[in-house]
Amino acid sequence: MNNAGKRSGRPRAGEERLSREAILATALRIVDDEGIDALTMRRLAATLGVNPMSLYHHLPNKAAVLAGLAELVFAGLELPDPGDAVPWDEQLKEAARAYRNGLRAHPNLALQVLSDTAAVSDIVVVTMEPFYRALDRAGLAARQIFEAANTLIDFIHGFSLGEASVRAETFELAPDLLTRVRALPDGKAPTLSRIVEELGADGLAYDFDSGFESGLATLTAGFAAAVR
Amino acid sequence: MNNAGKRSGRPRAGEERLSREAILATALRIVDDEGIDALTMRRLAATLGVNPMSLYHHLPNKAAVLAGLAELVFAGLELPDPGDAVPWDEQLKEAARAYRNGLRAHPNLALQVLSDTAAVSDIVVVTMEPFYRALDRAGLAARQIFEAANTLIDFIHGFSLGEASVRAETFELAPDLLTRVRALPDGKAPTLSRIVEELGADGLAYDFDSGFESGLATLTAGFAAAVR
DNA sequence: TCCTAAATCCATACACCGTACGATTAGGTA
DNA sequence: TACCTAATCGTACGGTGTATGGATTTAGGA
Repeated sequence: MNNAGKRSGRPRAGEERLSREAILATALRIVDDEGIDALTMRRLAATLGVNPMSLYHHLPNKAAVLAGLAELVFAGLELPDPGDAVPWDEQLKEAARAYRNGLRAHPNLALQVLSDTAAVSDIVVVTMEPFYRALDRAGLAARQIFEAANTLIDFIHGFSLGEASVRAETFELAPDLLTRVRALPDGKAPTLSRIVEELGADGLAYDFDSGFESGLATLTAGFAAAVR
Repeated sequence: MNNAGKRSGRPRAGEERLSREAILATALRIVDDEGIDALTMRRLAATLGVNPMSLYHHLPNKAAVLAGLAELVFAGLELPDPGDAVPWDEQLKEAARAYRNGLRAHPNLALQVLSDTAAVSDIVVVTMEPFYRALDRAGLAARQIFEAANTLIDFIHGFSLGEASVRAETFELAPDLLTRVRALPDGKAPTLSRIVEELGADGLAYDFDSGFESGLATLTAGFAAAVR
């Protein structure tokens, strides 16, 4: 039973081949490279050069692997805080951009991450401080800060979900939208029709970056209005 | 081979047991009752009293079943349009509430629905007219209407995702948040700590309805600010 | 030094999954 | 009648997550 190189039994101290961290790191690579469906326990074990069942010594089941990945994504997320050097709304936007970018770093995990309640509420506690700081500087009351931060987070989540879903399928919005709106029965959507015709294919070209900025501008304006 | 009752081969006229619609309706019931994981082709077939392979005559594969469900959820969605009888912002809010409610009707499908690009862009074209109408009345330019509607949709999506995820796990935010924030090392999140202490457990009690309204208020205020 | 307990990994096996392939039966049309 | 097509079913294959239990090796105390 001399499986060349393979060793069985308890490893020497500090020589474990497997660890929760190593497993999760490899899982993250697989998901990033080949998508969430490519992540199976067998595949994961094979990539680590190990028997599938060995994984279960470090993680109770596959759900734990996925939860660990969500945790990992959030852990690699640090919101910058330019602090009082810039206006509060710029401070808020800067933190929001960083949050979006953190989610974008692993698009194949977006769905998993955003629907992982534990991970999300973790980040609310641990990482969102710059949000609260900025909203505090804006002059909002405690309750308002809390609600404003939630609103901002929900926007970023919704935006990121759309961004991740689309990236996974590479579609073209503009031309599609134009032809589809034109195909609608007359009077079905008059305002949309007018807008679409007014903008034309060029004007409709959607850009995620400017869409995100537009959302941030709306939200900060809305927060500012709540101060008065 | 006399499987009592079961018959093979083409059914007699008017005796078809299956149709795309019947399959999807049953699938929706399973998902609503027992969650998305309970939906398997075998389970679906069994519930319909049919051989698993029969499903494939009406739908090409399981992905098509899921896409069909997303489609179905959106199909049962009609945004009300109170029209010029109310201020534009109330018109917008009313449509947004209806959209949220439509998504809430099938929480176990939220993730599937929100990440189905085709279904989402369908609804943008077909059902969002009240959004565009209201934003038009507010006095926004074509491009602004387009962007504002997207921002609003992203917010609703993010909010609904959170709402659906939480409902699936029934958690308690408030007490948890209080103890967790207190457990943080000193100075780690000063603003959050201050807010949490100021609000107390009662003040922190989170209510989805008022959270949603708060978001709507912020967004409409933000849109209004863009007019000037 | 010896012995026991714990740690780590592995082999086997099971139930379930989606679905490819082909057979079976009835309707519709020529 | 003969044929084609629609709808359903039976069987089977490769893949999945993971329960169980055993093999091997080290750590640590007596």
